[in-house]
Amino acid sequence: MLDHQSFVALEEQNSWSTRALECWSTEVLEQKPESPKAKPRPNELKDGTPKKQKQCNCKHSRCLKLYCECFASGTYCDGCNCVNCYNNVDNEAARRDAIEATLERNPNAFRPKIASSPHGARDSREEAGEVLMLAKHNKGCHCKKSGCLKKYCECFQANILCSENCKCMDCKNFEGSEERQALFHGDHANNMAYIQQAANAAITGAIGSSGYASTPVSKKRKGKASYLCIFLDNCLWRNCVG
DNA sequence: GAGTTTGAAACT
DNA sequence: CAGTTTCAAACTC
Ligand SMILES: [Zn+2]
Ligand SMILES: [Zn+2]
Ligand SMILES: [Zn+2]
Ligand SMILES: [Zn+2]
Ligand SMILES: [Zn+2]
Ligand SMILES: [Zn+2]
Repeated sequence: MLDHQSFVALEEQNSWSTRALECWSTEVLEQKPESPKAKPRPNELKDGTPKKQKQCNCKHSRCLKLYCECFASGTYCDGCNCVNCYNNVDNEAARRDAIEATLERNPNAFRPKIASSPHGARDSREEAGEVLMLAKHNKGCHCKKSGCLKKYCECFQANILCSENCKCMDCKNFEGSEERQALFHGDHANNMAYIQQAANAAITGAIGSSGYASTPVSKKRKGKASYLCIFLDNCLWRNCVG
């Protein structure tokens, strides 16, 4: 089982995907028709929130569709690798139109897709488990081939079980699922990514923005991956970057 | 890194 | 609403 130290170590990873699913977009949600000052300021990092913007790689959406994770999360592209990006201050007009159109299709488009667990504060032991059980994907997934045990599945990606909202086929992402259990208790190696993702998702979901003094263990490793493996040097996963 | 798979989002 | 297409990420090798 993961000890507290592992949790702390993982905090830095700060899963973007999970964040995108959960966070309320700041710029977009301003439902008020005309706030006197429509501040054109890019992703303000509200103090405390580490601006670990994961970069998108959009090429054909101009980052003005929900396909773009940046746009979907209500943030401007910043440091992304996108092509023809309009999700920036220089294209504020187009961006606003896109937001409007998106909201017209789905008024909840920029709201969290995951209904947070009713109550935080669990006993330390299985808080990950609790979060995992209680949260629900508002729309549910519609997976057909992933068994909802890969990150293709939004439920799995958010580290939550599939719910009655889901219309997935051959779902294995439910409590008591052997396959799912195998991911966490399996023979080590291959499932490392999932363990790490799950652990991290649980972390960000549980304490992500609730303010938990960060204890950076290490900055960027190998320049890229901001991952920090929970098993550190003892990891058996061949792809582990540390 | 290139190529494939996947399912949400978009479109018809 | 259902079927299809588009899209970018997740995944595989
Ligand atoms: Zn983008
Ligand atoms: Zn972006
Ligand atoms: Zn962009
Ligand atoms: Zn699913
Ligand atoms: Zn699901
Ligand atoms: Zn499922």
